Amino acid sequence: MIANSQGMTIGRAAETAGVPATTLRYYERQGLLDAPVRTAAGYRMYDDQAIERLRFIRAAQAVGFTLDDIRTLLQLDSQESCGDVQTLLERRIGEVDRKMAELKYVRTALGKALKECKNSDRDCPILISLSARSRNGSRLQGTQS
Amino acid sequence: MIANSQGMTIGRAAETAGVPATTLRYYERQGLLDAPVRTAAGYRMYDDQAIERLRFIRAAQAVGFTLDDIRTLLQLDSQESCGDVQTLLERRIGEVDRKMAELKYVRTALGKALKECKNSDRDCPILISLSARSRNGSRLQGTQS
DNA sequence: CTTGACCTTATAGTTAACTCTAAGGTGTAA
DNA sequence: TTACACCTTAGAGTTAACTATAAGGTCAAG
Repeated sequence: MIANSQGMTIGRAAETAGVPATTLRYYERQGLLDAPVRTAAGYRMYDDQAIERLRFIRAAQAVGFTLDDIRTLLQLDSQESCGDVQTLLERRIGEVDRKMAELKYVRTALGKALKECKNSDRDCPILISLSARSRNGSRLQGTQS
Repeated sequence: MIANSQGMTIGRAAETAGVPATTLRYYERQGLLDAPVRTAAGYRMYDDQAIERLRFIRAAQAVGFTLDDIRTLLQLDSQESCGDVQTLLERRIGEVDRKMAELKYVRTALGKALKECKNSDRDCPILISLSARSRNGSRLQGTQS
């Protein structure tokens, strides 16, 4: 083992978080991860805090935030006044809630399709419920990024 | 008005769904929207069904599905056996549920940050809750496309 | 019968987020 | 001490999803 008190190497960290090591370097260049401490040989050493941040980044990204959005979120780091931070947080939470609603719409559409699929003896009626038939009772809200 | 019994022109359709008209043409080229009927002059005419499908696409996209994923979803259109369709649907629903969990994680992190922000008289403690402190109770799974 | 806001095509350019390549240093096990 | 799997950098290349450009046709209003 190279070091242990310091944390883990980029490879271990990457494996732990489920992303390629190259992506960690990329995130560092992009200002999403702090530059970690280095061993004498110049190896990056990551601690649990960094892993946690990485997971936050991936979770936020998985639900549609851009790295730019996420950078903003992470940079709330007390460099602005608390009032500004609150405003920003509230805007982001609004976005998250909107995404949640959209996710529910998609989930409902898929669940409905699956149920119909299971109930039908033949003649799989799937797309019908996704796009064709839908003029009856499927309200949904408009979307824009 | 150019036509009315047939539906609406690309501009109106785009406005209705809240996307640029160019994007509708792009989706058509990519096989996400069926080629619509044309007027004698060659204008595309969209009906409500097309708008509905467009909204499904945008909603699915907003929650992190790629156009490729969505094409697959939409092409379930009874060209495969019902069993295959069910398998595919179940996989997709699993994905949606995973995304939902990640969304909740992000939502919780932001909500917690906001609450702390509101409770603090000074010294905005935001990033701490987003990445530093977080070693207590926030499980979430790793993500990869 | 022209103006101007629409529509058409084909094709090139852009942006985000990686992902790879080349050229080399490090650490440990046999 | 030599393999071999790891790590380093700088910079080029890729992919998805648009987005813009050029060059032109259409339609209702004035």
